[in-house]
Amino acid sequence: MPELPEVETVRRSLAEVIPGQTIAGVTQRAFTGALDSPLPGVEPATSLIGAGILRAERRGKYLILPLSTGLSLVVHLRMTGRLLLVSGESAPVRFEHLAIHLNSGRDLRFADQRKFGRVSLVDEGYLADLGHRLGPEPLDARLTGKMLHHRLQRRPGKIKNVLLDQHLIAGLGNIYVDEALYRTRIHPEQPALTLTYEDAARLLRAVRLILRLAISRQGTTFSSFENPYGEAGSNAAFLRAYGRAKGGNHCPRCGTPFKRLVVGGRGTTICPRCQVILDMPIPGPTISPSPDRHGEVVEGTPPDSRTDR
DNA sequence: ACACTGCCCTGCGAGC
DNA sequence: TGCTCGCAGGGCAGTG
Repeated sequence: MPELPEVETVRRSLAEVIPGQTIAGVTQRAFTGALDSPLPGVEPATSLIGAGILRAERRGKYLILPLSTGLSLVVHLRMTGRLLLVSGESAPVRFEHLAIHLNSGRDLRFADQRKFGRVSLVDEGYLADLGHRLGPEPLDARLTGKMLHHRLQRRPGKIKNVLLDQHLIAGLGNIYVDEALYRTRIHPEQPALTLTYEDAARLLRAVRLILRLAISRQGTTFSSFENPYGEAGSNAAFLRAYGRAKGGNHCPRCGTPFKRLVVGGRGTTICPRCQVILDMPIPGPTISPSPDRHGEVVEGTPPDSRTDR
């Protein structure tokens, strides 16, 4: 499932190759809905022809290709979408819906088993609106633990659902949210507004660590993710929690079997011993110590070392 | 403004 | 071997 690290992996590969190239043609296959445009009167397949590709950018899980025409191609891979760079003479890949022929003789192919992904031709206004709707980039240094804490304080919902909300923070999906909550020993159903400043700061540090490592490993290939050259990412072998409830895997910290929950309709993996829902902190100037959840980057710390309330 | 649910979509693995 | 069925989940619309 392409999340921020996977989209960033695709972006980096494309950024090496496609800027400066011109779109010579477009071939749509049976599922023509893969290429669309919200702009009235714009037929994307014909509008693309002759356009130069200026850059390869990313915002959250969206890949953005600004064009010389002033419009931009916005790609969302959703669950199973893939963008591939192949020779223009290659046969269609499996589940291919769209081929963008470049003047170099290469093709940018869009394939998607589940037809969830989209390639959209949009204008500046749409792009600005998208940027406005999405929350800050988790790897942007301007986002601080204090800001995240402030945002969480207005959210009574479960922390996992809130982290998946792209308006709060952009780019996180099911895999990396489970990993970050496991690392910080925060239960996915903990109400977001009960997290302390320390919790929020630790969570942000864990998210950044996990995302950076995943990017360095070219993303997580759990089922179908591939970079534009058809190569799998290597991060799946390093996941500690996500998907490990199956097969009787145990928490590497405390040896407790992982447990599968459904939170917000998403399959969720937790260690039922390390990740426990804590009571609401007592509001006001009471000098009760906030629960110390430990975790974070420290490995091998038994949960018994937690400071009980 | 926010939470929650259902929808889209189809290959795959489990179970019989 | 071959069938059925449920699972995977990001974003969005609709509802409360």
